[in-house]
Amino acid sequence: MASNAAFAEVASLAGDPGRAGMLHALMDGRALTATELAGVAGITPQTASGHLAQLTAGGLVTVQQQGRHRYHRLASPAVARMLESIMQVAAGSAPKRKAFVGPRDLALRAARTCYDHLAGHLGVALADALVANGQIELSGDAGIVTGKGAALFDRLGLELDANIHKNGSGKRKGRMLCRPCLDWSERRPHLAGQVGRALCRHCFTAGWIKHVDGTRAVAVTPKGQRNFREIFRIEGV
Amino acid sequence: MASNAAFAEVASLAGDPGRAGMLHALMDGRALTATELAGVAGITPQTASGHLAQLTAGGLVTVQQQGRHRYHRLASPAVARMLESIMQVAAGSAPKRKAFVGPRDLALRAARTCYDHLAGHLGVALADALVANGQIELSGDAGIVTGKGAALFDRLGLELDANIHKNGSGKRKGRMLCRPCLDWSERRPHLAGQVGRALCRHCFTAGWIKHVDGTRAVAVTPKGQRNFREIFRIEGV
DNA sequence: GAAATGGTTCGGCCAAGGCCGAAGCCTTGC
DNA sequence: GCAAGGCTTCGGCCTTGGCCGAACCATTTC
Repeated sequence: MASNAAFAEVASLAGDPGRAGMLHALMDGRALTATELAGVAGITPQTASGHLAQLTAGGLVTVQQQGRHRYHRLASPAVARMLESIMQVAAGSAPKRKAFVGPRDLALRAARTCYDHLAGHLGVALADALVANGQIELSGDAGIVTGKGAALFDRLGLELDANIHKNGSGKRKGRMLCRPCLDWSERRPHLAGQVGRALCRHCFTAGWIKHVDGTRAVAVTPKGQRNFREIFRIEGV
Repeated sequence: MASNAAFAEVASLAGDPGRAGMLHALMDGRALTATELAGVAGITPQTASGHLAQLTAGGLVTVQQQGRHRYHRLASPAVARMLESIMQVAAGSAPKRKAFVGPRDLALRAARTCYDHLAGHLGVALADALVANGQIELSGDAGIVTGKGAALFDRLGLELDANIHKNGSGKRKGRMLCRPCLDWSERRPHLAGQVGRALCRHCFTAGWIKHVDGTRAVAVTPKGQRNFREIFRIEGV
């Protein structure tokens, strides 16, 4: 089979601890330099450089030169979804040693970005709240935004494209759909897809949440607390 | 990060050519013996045995003893989705050498099973037809079955569960949703999720398609040709 | 019970590849 | 121009892990 070699190549690229750490760090969608990535992966810059060269050659990562820095980011949403799905399988297969979860892990479990949307306890709570308030409906396969939900998103000023792909001949207005994404820490779905992305962006721009240090973890601001409670009826996130 | 090691382990399990070949073969959802898998992966049985032990230990594969045979299958739909997503990235990153595609590749591109649903040219044509006939609507994130579609599936006798997860307190009738899955050979979406699964099953039980030899490739029977034309208005698959 | 067949375990060989120190390249800043 | 900092390339070390031959175990069949 022709595609088999490429498959193994991609998978093995993600299968090295050093590279896995770097990909993990890139999962929040931001662009990082080789040295930063070396730091999070616990390897020297020259080793990281080699790995990054492989990742870019394999099409998982793209680089962008800027001055004397080279910024690396995930090459596409497809790569992010792939990493997501691997994390899901990994989470399912390793329920071992809950022995010690460090503070960083705790922060990540509370709230984090997952490429372009929110995950962790906050992400799941948000999805739950939208379902409970009748603003979205979720099944295991997909989700749909209800009229109430569309109104809410409109009120918040989210830019959502309700267009649906039509076979040939142009587009047509249709229902807004969203993608559920099983959370590896909570084992419950959170919101991904265009709705998840738009919502996440809005939370940042509105100042409801902000990144912790330079990690994927996010913290809810007092303003966010208030708005999550008033708008979504979420308590104590 | 605690989960990082598990991530790398899972990814590297899929990253070996031998194991990748076996996983690839298991993608149609059937259970195969170690020797059969050794054959498709081009390795000796004892090597395959070792690999399979790793795969089961890693939670990607489950075994089922039956007489002197041990049947191996993918451990969960999550694993299948993971493999799917890796294939997608691999297909995107390796547009090299379209040089020579063997006859087996051609058959796979025409029609194949993808864990529990249909893919390849047939799968995409089916999805296109359903969209064109107004029976489903697809966006990049998700899909929805229209009233017309529900009527069709009902007429075909598909067992579909229209229940939607509600937050707490029981379930509620809702819209039937489905998951689009980007086809790695066609680069266009086909139908996955519960709708894709039910449709695929029906095609087999109704005798519209059948497996070629012992591969993932499927062939359309004359009866299938007729029904695809009459019911879905698909010509010449 | 002996032969056959599917499957696994053991041991040793070997290539692939990760790792880092040292050195070199390139851009920026003084 | 010179120094500093980000990054890569090179060379050599060393572990990891895939691979197969051979022997071993288990189930079925005659």
